Amino acid sequence: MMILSYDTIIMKTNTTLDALTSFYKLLANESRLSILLVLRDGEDNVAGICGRTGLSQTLVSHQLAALHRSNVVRSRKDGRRTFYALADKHIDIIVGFALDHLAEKEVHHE
Amino acid sequence: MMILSYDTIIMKTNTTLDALTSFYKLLANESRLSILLVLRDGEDNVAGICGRTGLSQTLVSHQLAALHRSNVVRSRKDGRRTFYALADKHIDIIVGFALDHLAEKEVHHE
DNA sequence: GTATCATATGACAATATCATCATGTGTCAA
DNA sequence: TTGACACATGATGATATTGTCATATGATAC
Repeated sequence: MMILSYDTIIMKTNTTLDALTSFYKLLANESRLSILLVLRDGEDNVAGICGRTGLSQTLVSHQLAALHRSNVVRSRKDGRRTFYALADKHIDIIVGFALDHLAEKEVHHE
Repeated sequence: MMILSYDTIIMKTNTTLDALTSFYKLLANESRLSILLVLRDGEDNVAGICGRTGLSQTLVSHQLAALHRSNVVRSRKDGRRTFYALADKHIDIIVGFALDHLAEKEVHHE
């Protein structure tokens, strides 16, 4: 991983900071994160995701739409069902890394 | 990195999802992210951070306080100055990884 | 066709988050 | 010991986000 300085990051695209913020905003919600964690175990359809997360159908659809708009998940239609999956391995790794980070904190602090 | 299933994650501590959400919420703000990106280049005091980010002193103090409460940054007093730094290498890596993720998206999509 | 299933979407009230203003606290210099 | 400097903090209005309700769409079964 190349380490760019803050100035470089900001100069380069001029929208990177904004994009990064938007990306994290997507992860910064219990419902969406719940959905993403479920999808880490593999593709699933809306009803399945509802079942596993305990969230309402409407909410799941709304949040999946948000995640899809930002290319965090991809969708595939099969008859009247829609199957969703993580868009790429990165998402998986990013979430996994944060989980590790928290697990370690748990050990180090209180 | 160990990959835990959603059910395991939720069962285990019952607060992990919450902790993960809180963690991402901290990153999901342009001002805070701006500060964290500056701190990736190394320790700095409040005035320095204000200068490099262009944010007001009050805002920077508020956001640093939030980041500090959650152990994302650590602080060190020197006279009437307070120096802040990333709490650990994890934060650095997590932010770096997300940046890489976005950079790759840029290439793949439009 | 029509009923039903699976999902999507618009509108909205409740709540949360943001950035600012005004001001407080602690430190150093004269 | 007074004033300026560096930073912290409480309160507040503006704005954004959240989850829900009602309803729409599209596919399958009958």
